[in-house]
Amino acid sequence: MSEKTNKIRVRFAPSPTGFVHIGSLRTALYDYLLARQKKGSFVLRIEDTDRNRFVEGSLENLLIVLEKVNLKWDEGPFLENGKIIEKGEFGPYIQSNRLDIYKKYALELIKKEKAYYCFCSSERLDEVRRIQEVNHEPTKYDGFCRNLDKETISKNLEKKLPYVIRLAVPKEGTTKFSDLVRNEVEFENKLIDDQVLIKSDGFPTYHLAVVVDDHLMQITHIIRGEEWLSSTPKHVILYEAFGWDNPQYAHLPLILNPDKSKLSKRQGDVAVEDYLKKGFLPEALINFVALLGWNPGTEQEIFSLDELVQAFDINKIQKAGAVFDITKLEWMNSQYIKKMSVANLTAKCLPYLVEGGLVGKTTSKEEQEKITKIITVTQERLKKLSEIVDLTGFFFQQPDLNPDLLVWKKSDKEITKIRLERLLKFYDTYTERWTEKGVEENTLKLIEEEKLENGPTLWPLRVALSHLERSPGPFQLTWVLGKEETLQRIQSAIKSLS
RNA sequence: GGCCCGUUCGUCUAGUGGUUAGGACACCAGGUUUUCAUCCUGGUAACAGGGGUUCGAUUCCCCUACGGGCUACCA
Repeated sequence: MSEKTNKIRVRFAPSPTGFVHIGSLRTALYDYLLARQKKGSFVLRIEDTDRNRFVEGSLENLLIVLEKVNLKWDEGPFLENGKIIEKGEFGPYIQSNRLDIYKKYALELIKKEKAYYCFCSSERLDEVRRIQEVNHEPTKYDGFCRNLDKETISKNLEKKLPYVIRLAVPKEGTTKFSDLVRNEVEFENKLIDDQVLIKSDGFPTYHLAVVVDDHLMQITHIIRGEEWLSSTPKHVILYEAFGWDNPQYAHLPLILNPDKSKLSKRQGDVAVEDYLKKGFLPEALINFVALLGWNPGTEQEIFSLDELVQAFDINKIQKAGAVFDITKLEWMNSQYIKKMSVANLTAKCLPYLVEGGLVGKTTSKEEQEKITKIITVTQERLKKLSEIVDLTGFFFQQPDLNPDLLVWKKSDKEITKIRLERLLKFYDTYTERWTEKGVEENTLKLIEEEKLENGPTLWPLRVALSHLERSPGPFQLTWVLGKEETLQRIQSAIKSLS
């Protein structure tokens, strides 16, 4: 075993059962923040002791997602050239590669009489539970195998009867522990189940594996969801059975659906991948999730990762669950989008435009310029990247025009047509450079001089160029479209009026 | 059912034994504007209820209610 350090060591220990849950993202974030702030280590450990729930490819996916959101870990599995390799002196970091370790420690517990073999069939266990339920008793193992004599045990073992190893929980007294979020928590031992430590397939349960690994890996702080709070006494008992010191616990409040139940699929997306796919920026997602259940006590709401590292305080974690409010996430995401450079935003939007069939995989220089302009005039309207397709489709392909839409609310068809014809002629003979500001100033001057009025002139212009009820302003459109396209679109709008 | 945890605007939250209970999102109104969005200004809106303790409780204690989690050879 490595020498004991005083360094803070935290671990993120997900199960590779599919996607990365939003709640896991926050747990990983808090782990990361604590480790970085205290100059400690952030360990990634994979808890794959349930072979039935393992999903092919989910480990790779997990590593990719963590990388995308920029939470860098110091030890654990890493993806290099498509292959998973482990780094760090406390490995292996994938629990299925540590089976012999758990077995050894389980046997040690048996020797100390802190654990015992159990040969009960699942049928018997079901029956016991059924009776307990009928009698309104707490459902737990009845201790049938707890005092089996040595002879029976070795005979059963020889006969290769299937068995599990159970923790011998003290029958009296209480188990208490201190939690960084919830302070002192206490449980009565007689209500704690004789937890299975080693399953009949030889794999450890979470409870054994987590305790052994956290100890061996010298984890100092366990940050995890509140759903683990009621299993913690079992872990405390295990630490005591081994004669080890407990780490510090911090049980995070749950992230909730709008109806306050534990955040789940069904009521919206829970996978980090899904949010990323929709065009929520990793920085925004991190920022948002950081503030679910924690805040620094100041009025600052926008934080970079580094700022979070500075501001984080594990003692300020909230006790109550937090509803995941997608609307606020969208607002926050839009704040990040507004701060991006156009070049960066364009690069991020391009894949969506390609996927939406608006632009091809390869683009000419002219197309690129046009796309840049489109992004420029759309940036402030964007809440998430995926919206770019709906918001900008008309630049590429005009939807059908409803001629009535061309007419401003306080105008009529006749005037509309005259105004458009005037603009057509004006732009046709326009000789100055075709810039947004220039066209705007000159057009407004024309309107002023000829008393055309803004509403009856500019509304039809904008609709002629966009065919939409809502769109960027007319001079943003003339700028993006360029002179030729502008003339064409005005012309065809005039045609639709006759 | 049992055990555990929780409860400040609709949502995320700040806050204190004496505050006009603060901010943000959302919402509403006004301004800017040709539309929408942005932006600016303003507004509505909360201490779950009941008992204590106290000169005084949103704040401390108890009870109730409500919500949630756990109750597997899943994590």
